Amino acid sequence: MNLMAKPKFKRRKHERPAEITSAALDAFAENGYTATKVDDVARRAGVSKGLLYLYFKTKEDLFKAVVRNFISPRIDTLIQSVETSDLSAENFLRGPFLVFAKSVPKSPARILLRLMIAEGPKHPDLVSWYWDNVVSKGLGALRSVLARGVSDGEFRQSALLEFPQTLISPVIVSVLWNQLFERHEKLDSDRFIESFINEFIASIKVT
Amino acid sequence: MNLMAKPKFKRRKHERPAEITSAALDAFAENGYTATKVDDVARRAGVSKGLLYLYFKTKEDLFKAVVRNFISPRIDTLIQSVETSDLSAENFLRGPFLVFAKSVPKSPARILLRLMIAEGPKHPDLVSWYWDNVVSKGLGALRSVLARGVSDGEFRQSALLEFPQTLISPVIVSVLWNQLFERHEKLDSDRFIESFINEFIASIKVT
DNA sequence: TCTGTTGCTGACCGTCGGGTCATCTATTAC
DNA sequence: GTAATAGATGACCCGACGGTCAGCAACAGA
Repeated sequence: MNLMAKPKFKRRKHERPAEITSAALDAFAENGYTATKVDDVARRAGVSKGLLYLYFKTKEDLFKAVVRNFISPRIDTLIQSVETSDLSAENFLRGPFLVFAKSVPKSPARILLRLMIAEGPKHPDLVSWYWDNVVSKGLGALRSVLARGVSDGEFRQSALLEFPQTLISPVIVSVLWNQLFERHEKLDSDRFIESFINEFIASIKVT
Repeated sequence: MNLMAKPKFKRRKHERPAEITSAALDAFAENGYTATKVDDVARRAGVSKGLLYLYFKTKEDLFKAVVRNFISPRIDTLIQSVETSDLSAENFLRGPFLVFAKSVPKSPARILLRLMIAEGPKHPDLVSWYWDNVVSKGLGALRSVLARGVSDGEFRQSALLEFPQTLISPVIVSVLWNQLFERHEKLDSDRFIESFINEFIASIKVT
């Protein structure tokens, strides 16, 4: 018997979920949802498959936890900055919003964006959650910023104002483009997003 | 013996591939790639699984055939219209390009767009084919239209001209948005795309 | 040091679905 | 009419993977 024998495992009830979730994010990023084996996630987290099933009832459950974990914090930050900032609409878009927009393509959210598109239709309840907690909130925030711009006389009326989706288009396109075509022709997402938002503001601004 | 007995099957070597591909498109649209069973595709095509494997070596092979079949014709039409039309850059964007852009969200291409995003990373050779035959051609066409606009004095220099992706952003966003969130908040893709392109032109146009 | 608790393990099970192939039958050639 | 060809069938095979569970080992309390 080796006196220095290491224990086979530590009991770490508390940190397991986070470790597993983050291992899962890596695995999903590499292989997508279906092709990812639960066993592989467990190994990445340095844990047995059985333990994983102690914290997450099913693979789908794990997937949902991953999405919730890595998206919520980001969007909440943005929402809060809309509510608390006293910047003009234009300065809000050029400041906090632009920072947010540029950060997405570099964050884990970029992976989840693709996963949502890929897996969404098979997980309607996840889409609903995503809608309620992320998209409708974000859209609402943008709408209120744009509306304030109009009522303050900064922005003119424009059909585009009905479509706040416009503002996040370059983010979505950058993220997807680079995940698919980076090897063929990389898209400089910072510059793309910045030019796009500049032009957007220019085109709705009262001169 | 019934004299009117129908034969159990007809031999229809030539039409089988197309029938199978189109059944596969339907199936993929409903369930995505992985969740679609080859057996189900075969049944939809009114054919046995064995026969399907006579025309397509593997499921992946079938998937590739579907993508090739339904995307190529659309993009080729667009490319050709760039080459043959003698419209001004602006009128080209407002005419043939707008028609094309609006048609995508209503065509089977909308489904393939999602499938490419979902499955692309697992099928690099398919992405390469898609890049060569669809994206780089389309991008090239847009670049040449925009460049002509500049050299003819219609359009001013603008950072946006470096990113022809801008022009197809609303198409991509519409398509994905409605596939995910139609039940929550439908996006009117015709109006979105049209407003977007209007503003785009306005913002780069020499006045 | 003993004992109870519980976090944790990994061998195991059942099902599902991609892919095969021996066989059949519609069609063609003569 | 008959034989030869090749389109078409569907029962079957088998590896993979989600999910389970009986027991093991770390830790806490006394």
